[in-house]
Amino acid sequence: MLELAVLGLLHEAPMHGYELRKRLQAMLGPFGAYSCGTLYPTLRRLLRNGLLAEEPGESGDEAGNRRNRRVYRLTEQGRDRFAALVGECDRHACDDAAFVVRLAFFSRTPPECRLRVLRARRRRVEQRGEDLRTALAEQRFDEYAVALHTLALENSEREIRWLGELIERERTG
Amino acid sequence: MLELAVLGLLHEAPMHGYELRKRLQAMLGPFGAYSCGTLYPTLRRLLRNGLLAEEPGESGDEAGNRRNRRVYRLTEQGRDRFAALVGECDRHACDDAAFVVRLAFFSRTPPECRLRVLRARRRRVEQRGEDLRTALAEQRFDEYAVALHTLALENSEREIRWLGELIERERTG
DNA sequence: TTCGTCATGTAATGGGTTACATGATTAC
DNA sequence: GTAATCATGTAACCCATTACATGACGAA
Repeated sequence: MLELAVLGLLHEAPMHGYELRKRLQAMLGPFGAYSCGTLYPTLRRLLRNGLLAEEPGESGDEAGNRRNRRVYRLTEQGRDRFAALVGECDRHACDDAAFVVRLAFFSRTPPECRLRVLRARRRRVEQRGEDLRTALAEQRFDEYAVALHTLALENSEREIRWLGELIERERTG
Repeated sequence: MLELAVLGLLHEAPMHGYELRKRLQAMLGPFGAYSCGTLYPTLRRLLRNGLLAEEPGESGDEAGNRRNRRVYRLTEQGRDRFAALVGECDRHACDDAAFVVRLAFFSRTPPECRLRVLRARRRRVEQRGEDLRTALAEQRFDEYAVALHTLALENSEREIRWLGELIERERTG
């Protein structure tokens, strides 16, 4: 999750950790609100694994920028990894949070990939909707459980329509 | 989360782990789908801490029930703990998953507690809605990010109305 | 000079997962 | 007898959090 988001953001331009954190939060709202204790170790790990590289500049006394920052950029390997991650369609990749992050970087995703991801998500939400419907029909819930399931079912149906529009827009260009 | 759900289910009747797991899944859908590796150690922990007790029966050769099950029941301490947990209103208690579980056990929650929880959740969702609105207004998002934020905003507004109805129903009885 | 925010990091902990192992019971 | 499901558990790991520590820099 965080890995995908970091690679996605660095796809545009090199950045340091703190800025990544703010951009993430602005871009993904609560889905992208990672704490320092998560972000920084992740960056070091990606660096170790060769997906990121550290920009050398910054410590020189060039125009005002000699803060003690570490500026990271994406390597070729990192670019490949991003391409692989963003196109995944397995169960995990269709979770709420994971799907949101994928969608946020859709403009850097090849079109056929986008369609696959959208359709996989739709199947997932449809399944959830069916489960909710049968639960409502079979179980004898109290009023609160009924209210809960009803809201969730409406949300599912709304998202399915929303996905349908996105898919249609993809297909017509 | 799981702790609350377990205490809530055992509030009704003693049960063994496997049954708890199925009931959880039926009751809470994906929110209650805990794996064995989570559930069983949690039960042992609650037992150690005195919130649960093991029913002695079951190993005797009474009417067909001599499986190697461990049947748990709620102790007084466990009852108190459940009452404390279910009424919590802090940040965590208003998370999607946590709120769903609380609501699922609302029939075992005192009325004034229910109102507090519902209102806290509404404040939380309202805040989220505002954040989404300002993000949509300020940021220059690509079409996918706009679609994402729009759906999330509509969901927030729907849930706020839904919460309003529940709150009204509570107040009028 | 002090305060806020920028900036990076560590340590302990939490709360869950997967994969695996084991064995009893039921249904065919 | 064999397969499915019931039933419990362990070990290793993952991804995140909180709380804390440190220090540079800019503005009041």
